[in-house]
Amino acid sequence: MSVPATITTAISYPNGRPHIGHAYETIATDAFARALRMAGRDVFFQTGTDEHGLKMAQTARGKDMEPQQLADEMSFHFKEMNDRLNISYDRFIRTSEPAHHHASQSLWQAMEANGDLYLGRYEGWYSVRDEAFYDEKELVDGEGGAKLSPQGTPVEWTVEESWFFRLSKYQDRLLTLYADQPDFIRPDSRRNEVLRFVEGGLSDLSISRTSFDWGVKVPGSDGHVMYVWVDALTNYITGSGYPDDPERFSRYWAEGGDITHIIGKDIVRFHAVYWPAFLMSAKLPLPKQIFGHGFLLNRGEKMSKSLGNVADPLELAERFGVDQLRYFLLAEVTFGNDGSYSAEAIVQKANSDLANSFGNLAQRTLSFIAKNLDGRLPAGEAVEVDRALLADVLAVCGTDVPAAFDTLAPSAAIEAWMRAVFACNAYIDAQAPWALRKTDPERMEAVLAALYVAIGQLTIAIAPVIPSSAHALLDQMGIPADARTYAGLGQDWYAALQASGFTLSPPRPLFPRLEVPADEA
RNA sequence: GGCGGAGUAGCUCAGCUGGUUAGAGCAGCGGAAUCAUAAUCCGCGUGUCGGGGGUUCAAGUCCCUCCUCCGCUACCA
Repeated sequence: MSVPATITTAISYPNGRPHIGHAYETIATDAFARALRMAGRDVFFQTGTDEHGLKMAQTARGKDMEPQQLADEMSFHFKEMNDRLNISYDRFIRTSEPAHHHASQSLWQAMEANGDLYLGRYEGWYSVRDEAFYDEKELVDGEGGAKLSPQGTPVEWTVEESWFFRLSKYQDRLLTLYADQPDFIRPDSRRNEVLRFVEGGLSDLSISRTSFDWGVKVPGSDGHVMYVWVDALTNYITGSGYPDDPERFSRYWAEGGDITHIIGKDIVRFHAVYWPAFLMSAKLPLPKQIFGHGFLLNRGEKMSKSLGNVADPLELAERFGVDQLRYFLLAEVTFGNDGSYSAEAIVQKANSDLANSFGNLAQRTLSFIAKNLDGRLPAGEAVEVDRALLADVLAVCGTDVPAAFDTLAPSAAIEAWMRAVFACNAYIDAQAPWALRKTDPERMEAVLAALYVAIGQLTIAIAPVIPSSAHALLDQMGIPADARTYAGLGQDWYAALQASGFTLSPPRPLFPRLEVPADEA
């Protein structure tokens, strides 16, 4: 009875190596996917690379390579990053895959069958860098009388025969969609922008190119390849089984299904306007939600190659730890807003939350049990304060945290979680089992037992954020796999574990205290 | 230019449809404790809630205006 859920990142354009922004989106989506699985959902989580288009072809030519060769090489870096960051994707899709070409062509033909495609002519000033046409009026003068796009990139006069998609026809249906499904676009600020854009009227969209051939061939129209966005957006349904696996497709891309696209705020329009219009045209189900997250800033500055402040996610993971990096990004940045990172901020957050508050709570409790009970799980009747603590922790871990993940608010999930961690530290200090050891060993055991349960629940609850550390601790604590869900964490796994005669071995600190690198202090 | 968002403690931010002495985390200061990764716990904030004006018995919370920052969009032909 597990309800399917499909969640995706945008596919990355691999004409350069992955940077921290790619890692951020993937990490966030991974946490959501893991939380969904822990809620008992049948999850399909897809990420991948978007490999077609003129920019890839040109980059390849500049390196004296075939586009496919460049795509193979660069895509590998993205996949490697995901693996290194412990991303639990079910499918890493590449748009150069034959299956994807086939899906894109099927979608094309479905739109064509609906009468939404027509052959026209596109001419104008084209910027390769922006992959966009501009009006004469929009151009600015560069040095030496050169024409430049409003973004300052070079443009050249281009005339192309082009296929067009009747986007204009879908204005009303899109507006109806946004009205009927207020959460279709989140956060609200992005929704408003899209609303205004669509209300302002839609022009038909040029969706094929003849100036290069690195792309998906337009069926029955020699010389045309699809506009990269048609092909790129299609990746979502390719992975869900379109068009040749109807059984799979009806599971992961069903009408009214739970389909979420996590994307950057810069590509909201493609996802919230073009994509649903394509799907409507092809008479296919629509996603449930498009979430446009913010950008990461380096110490408040926009990252750019020219500034040389583009962070390599693997280097950060290497220096601070994968889970520390994941935790920082999800805790510190309100999902949907821009966020800032720096070495000091990562170190400070990881130390105060993970090492000092949570890691130390586990360490002080478990090592106390290992030392004073020889690792035997404590027994003892819970009294009022113990029950109060456990009720508190359970409410946070079993209800608040999953609810926050459900609304794609990881920082809120972590905030709630930290409150429960604080409550446990306050509890252990107030109960002082180290004092009870001499005066009331029975009471001491009851306190330790409550803490053991609480720590187990806390660890399960935070697992989507810091999967590797969490599972290592759960293994250490002997907590069985079936307890590691949002429903299971509240079950009485403790009694069974105790009855099994499980013995706790002396623990080692989970999160080392990090130092601020001298060169960045 | 239009539309929208933001400007709250040193830092990062909560504050829903206006209502008791404006909150949290981090940092800082003081104390306690010593089981633990010198980690933890307790206590401590006279903040012009961007400036000004207004509505109201009452405004961070509504209205007007100005300043600053950001996003989307348009145009200057």
